[in-house]
Amino acid sequence: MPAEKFDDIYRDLKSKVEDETYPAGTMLPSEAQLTKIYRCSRNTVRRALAMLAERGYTQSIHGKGVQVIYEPVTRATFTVGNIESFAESARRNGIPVKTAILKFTTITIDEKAAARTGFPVGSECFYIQRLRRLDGTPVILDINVFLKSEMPALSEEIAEGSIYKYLEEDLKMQITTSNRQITAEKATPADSRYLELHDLDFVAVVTGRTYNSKGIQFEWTQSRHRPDYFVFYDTARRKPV
Amino acid sequence: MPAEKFDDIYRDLKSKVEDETYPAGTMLPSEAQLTKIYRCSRNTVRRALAMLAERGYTQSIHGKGVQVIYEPVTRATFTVGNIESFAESARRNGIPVKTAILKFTTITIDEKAAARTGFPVGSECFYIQRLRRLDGTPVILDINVFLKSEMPALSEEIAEGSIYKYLEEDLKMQITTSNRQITAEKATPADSRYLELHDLDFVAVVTGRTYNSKGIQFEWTQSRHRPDYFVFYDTARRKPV
DNA sequence: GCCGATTTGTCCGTATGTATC
DNA sequence: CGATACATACGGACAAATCGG
Repeated sequence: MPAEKFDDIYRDLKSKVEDETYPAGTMLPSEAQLTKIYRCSRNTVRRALAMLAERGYTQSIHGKGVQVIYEPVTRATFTVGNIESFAESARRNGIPVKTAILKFTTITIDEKAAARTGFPVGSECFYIQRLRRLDGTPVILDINVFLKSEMPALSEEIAEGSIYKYLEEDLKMQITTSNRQITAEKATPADSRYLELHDLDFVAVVTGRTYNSKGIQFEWTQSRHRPDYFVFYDTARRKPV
Repeated sequence: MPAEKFDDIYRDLKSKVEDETYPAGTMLPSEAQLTKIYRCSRNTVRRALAMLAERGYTQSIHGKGVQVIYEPVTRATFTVGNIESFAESARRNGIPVKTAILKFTTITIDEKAAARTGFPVGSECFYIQRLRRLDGTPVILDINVFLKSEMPALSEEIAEGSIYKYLEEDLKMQITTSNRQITAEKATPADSRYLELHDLDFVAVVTGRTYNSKGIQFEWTQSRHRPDYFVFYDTARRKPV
């Protein structure tokens, strides 16, 4: 990866917003100034600014400038936002993580499963259930269905760590898009037992399909979260419907 | 609105994906072909394609083409995805909607409220609680705090309909960015009573701040949803961290 | 209220790199 | 290897919004 210019600029500006070099409420330097700072064309600056705005860090105001609207997050919780695996997110937060495998089998997709997961009928898949613990506390019950043809050698040992890391680093698979749904659901007996819900009887559920750079949907996943450890962040912009 | 080119192209492609003129799994015409179809530059086509990908309709595959990955949604639920007011969303789904005002007062922001809502200490605000019914069923308990200086004439009559419609059409305010958090929480007594939760005892909560085109945060809002009527859709892309 | 400077928004044409087939 | 397709980057032109004088 050669490190693209727009991405460097984006990351630099993002860090300067996060560490409050550019505090919330203030204006970033103008596009013209930024082209001088980063020695690049205005289009490249604009691309970095578009990414900041997309992710809720800034807001461009026509004729005025680019305003910082980012507010640092205070809650000490496990956040879901980008496509980020559990292991990655935990490491980023500096929290020790442990994964227990509850089930590891192969299945063949029937019609009902096809409608649910998006895999074609007859596909051979791995079916994996895992319990993720954060600093000892069980927080997510993970159900993954992976398309076997994309990763024939997946094993329990790999599943104990980060499957995403295996796919990207060892198989050189490039993970790109993910469509997800978030719902709140009544806890199942399995939820209660594994997540140690006690008096709580509901979970936050993230269900999604993931695609790789070949355009193949290789994963269907459902993560059932302990509600007291779940926050999902989102930024929306109104104009382009 | 002059109808920008990239937006026209985006909407046209989006509708052709939704009505399966370009079915899921197939490739869109190449960028070069699209420049001929829409008689515009490649940059403009690429901007429309970037919007499609951002919203989960397509995925670009380097050296191959742009693949359609959109799957039409079948579930008949109330969806949250863009900045869309309750009234707008309901109308879009063709469902009759009724709003009851539970509380309508003005408050002055103290330190505690400032930390929570993001408004400066001392701001004069409207505090509104509303119960939204979909086809007779209570589905959302809405709490809004609006900055009074941005909408001095807001009234109960307006709040019974769509406040967003009032802000945009009458006050010509342009609503742009919104940062939101989604959590699942134990139901409060008020939740249970108003949302008629019966045996359910939890709600899906969407909390957020909304900004207008002047860069002013004019709203803090919390929507407490009946879980059986709540789905949140999201698309994430991995590459740009 | 108007004018001019500044700033963001839209669009174009072109060049070069890189992945796929 | 060549043709095709997407990715990055540059520079320029004009429009539209904001703000100060």
